[in-house]
Amino acid sequence: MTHHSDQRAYFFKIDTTIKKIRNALQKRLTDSGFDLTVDQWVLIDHIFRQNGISQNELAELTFKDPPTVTRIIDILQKKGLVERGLAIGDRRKFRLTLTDDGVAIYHAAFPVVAEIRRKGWGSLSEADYQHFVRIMDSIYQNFAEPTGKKA
Amino acid sequence: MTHHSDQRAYFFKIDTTIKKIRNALQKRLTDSGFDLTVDQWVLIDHIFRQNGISQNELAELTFKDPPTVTRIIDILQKKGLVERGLAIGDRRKFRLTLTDDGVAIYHAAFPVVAEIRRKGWGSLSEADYQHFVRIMDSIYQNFAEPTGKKA
DNA sequence: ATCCAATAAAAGGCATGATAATTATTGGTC
DNA sequence: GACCAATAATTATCATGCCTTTTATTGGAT
Repeated sequence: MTHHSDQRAYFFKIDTTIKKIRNALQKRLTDSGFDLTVDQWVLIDHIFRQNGISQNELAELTFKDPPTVTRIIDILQKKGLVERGLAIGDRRKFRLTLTDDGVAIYHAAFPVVAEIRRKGWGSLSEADYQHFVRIMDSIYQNFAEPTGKKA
Repeated sequence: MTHHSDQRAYFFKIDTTIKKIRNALQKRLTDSGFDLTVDQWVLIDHIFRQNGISQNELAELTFKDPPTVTRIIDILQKKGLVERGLAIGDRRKFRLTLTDDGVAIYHAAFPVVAEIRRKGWGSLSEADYQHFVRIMDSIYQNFAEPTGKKA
């Protein structure tokens, strides 16, 4: 039972780090004149890359809850950046697409987001990235339910 | 300009991992019969270890905002787990202490929290922990404001 | 003693995360 | 073709994160 130099702290460290990243990105977006939250950006980014996606699919991809997606889409729709089109063949679903304004915002905000991403990663190496992914995935998997039933 | 195998994903990965940890811990607390959220636990833990701490000090230590601490303390006070005592020499401050019930809850919940922590870290090594800390701290520091003025 | 900037906490507003309950629709089954 | 479990989305509720404004108090300057 090696007691990992205060291994207790990993939750806290991840929590403070993600807050820092969020705050930095939010500040950068706001300072650049974008009326967007980080999560609103995340949805715009996904809709751009998967035009016509439904809300539940979007929820699954972004690891958000359906109610959260509903609310954020409401806001984005009010801002005129996203449209809820009817899906063909299933009247329960919506086909989410970006409006022209939404596409414009996407292209304008992308470089800003990319810059913050680069700034955060800084001079960390490719090897660091592989460590990072391995450790995060490992923690995630350690909490994953044993999927007894496969399809 | 090595393009780090989709280095873009680190925000997303940290975000999903911390959500997973939070959800696992919350579920474990609830299933064990504790009427506590993760953040309420975090404050109880800190008050236990720093008896008499003030709300702002608590906010700083936990990286939460003062308004957030006010609200969580309100809840913990209503639950009878925390008391707001008057600080000596400064009537603006409160001296936060756990009630007897609060102390009992602390001792009862601690092993549960520790178990989840161990489960999450799993078989990751001490070397992994050092990589983890180095990478997280590095990202954090990359966003830290250059503190031009040192006291 | 008086005024004033700074501090501790609270209050109000908006956005998100999570859960539970509800509505509309779908696809099967009998 | 009526019944019913499953699905997509919404609504409601509570807790948290962050920001701004306000109140009470403090300590120092004049």
